[in-house]
Amino acid sequence: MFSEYNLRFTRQREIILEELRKSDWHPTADEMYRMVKRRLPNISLGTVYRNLDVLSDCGIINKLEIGGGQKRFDGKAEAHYHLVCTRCGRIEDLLATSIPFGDKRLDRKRVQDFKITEQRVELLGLCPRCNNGKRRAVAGSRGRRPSKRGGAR
Amino acid sequence: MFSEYNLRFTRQREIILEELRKSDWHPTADEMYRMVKRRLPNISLGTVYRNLDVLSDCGIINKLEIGGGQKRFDGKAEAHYHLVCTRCGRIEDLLATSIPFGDKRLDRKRVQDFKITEQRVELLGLCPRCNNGKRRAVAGSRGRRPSKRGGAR
DNA sequence: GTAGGTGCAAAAGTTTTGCAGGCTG
DNA sequence: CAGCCTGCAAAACTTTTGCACCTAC
Repeated sequence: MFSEYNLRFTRQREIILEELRKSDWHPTADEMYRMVKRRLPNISLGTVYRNLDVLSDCGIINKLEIGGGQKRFDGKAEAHYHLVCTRCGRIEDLLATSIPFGDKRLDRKRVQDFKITEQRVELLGLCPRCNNGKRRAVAGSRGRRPSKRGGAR
Repeated sequence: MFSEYNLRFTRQREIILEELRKSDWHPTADEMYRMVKRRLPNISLGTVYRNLDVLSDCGIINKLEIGGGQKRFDGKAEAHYHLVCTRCGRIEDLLATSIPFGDKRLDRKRVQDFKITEQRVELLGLCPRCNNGKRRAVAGSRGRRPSKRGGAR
């Protein structure tokens, strides 16, 4: 499971992934820490951060950067469609196959229960400059973010 | 201009908005600070943060929460469609009217120059629970984020 | 004149990291 | 048994805030 990504199997890593997948919402790193701590009382917050990072770098989980100061995590790597409540912060998944635009193929029930005021669409990939460069995407992991902090100028 | 939102006109606010609109990319708060400081050497970082917050709360500008530890700001409030380079962090606007899916009405030139590896769609609004509550969206400002930090449980 | 805005500095909150020791493959 | 991983704690960063003073309306 982990080995195909050159990750070692550790109890911490296993349980972090398990708890994330078990949860029915999109926890922050710190919520994950509290969840996992119930089963592994000695785990450290740093380990949780490191694992969530590694797992999302490998595409096993997904890191959400929506609303609020903290990032949230999604155990399902494929679902990149979300309903976000701007009042309570709740984030619901939409089926990845449904395109929530254009009135057709809507996941109507879910979407219509929400009162939607804003849409955001981000297409991520490589810009022409980066794509033409000699460097290629690192094998075995999806494109990484720029430098850990800061990002582009 | 500002008065319709019950905001006072100050030189700081004016110049922050001016510099943001003048810029051809999506600066972080700290980049804004450096840009504005060239014209108002005494301005403080806190003022920049406060104004970017107020302006985006009013919907005059747009706060982007994409890739990286820092939020970025967009002088055009309407454009919620972006091309994001995962390598260099560059963020380009897409025309708000173009729907970058389904092969039609694409902003083809722009989109095809990018090598897109991932799509993110977020629909923001009020979930059923929040929408049914007695409280309504605050008049004169678009829905606010939950509490400043933390967000939902 | 007053409420809102500003500058400064400290505080708060989140995420990363150095290090010494432990465990997986 | 080498190298990855962990726990701990400190550091690094980003964003918010209290306070005293200032200024737009």
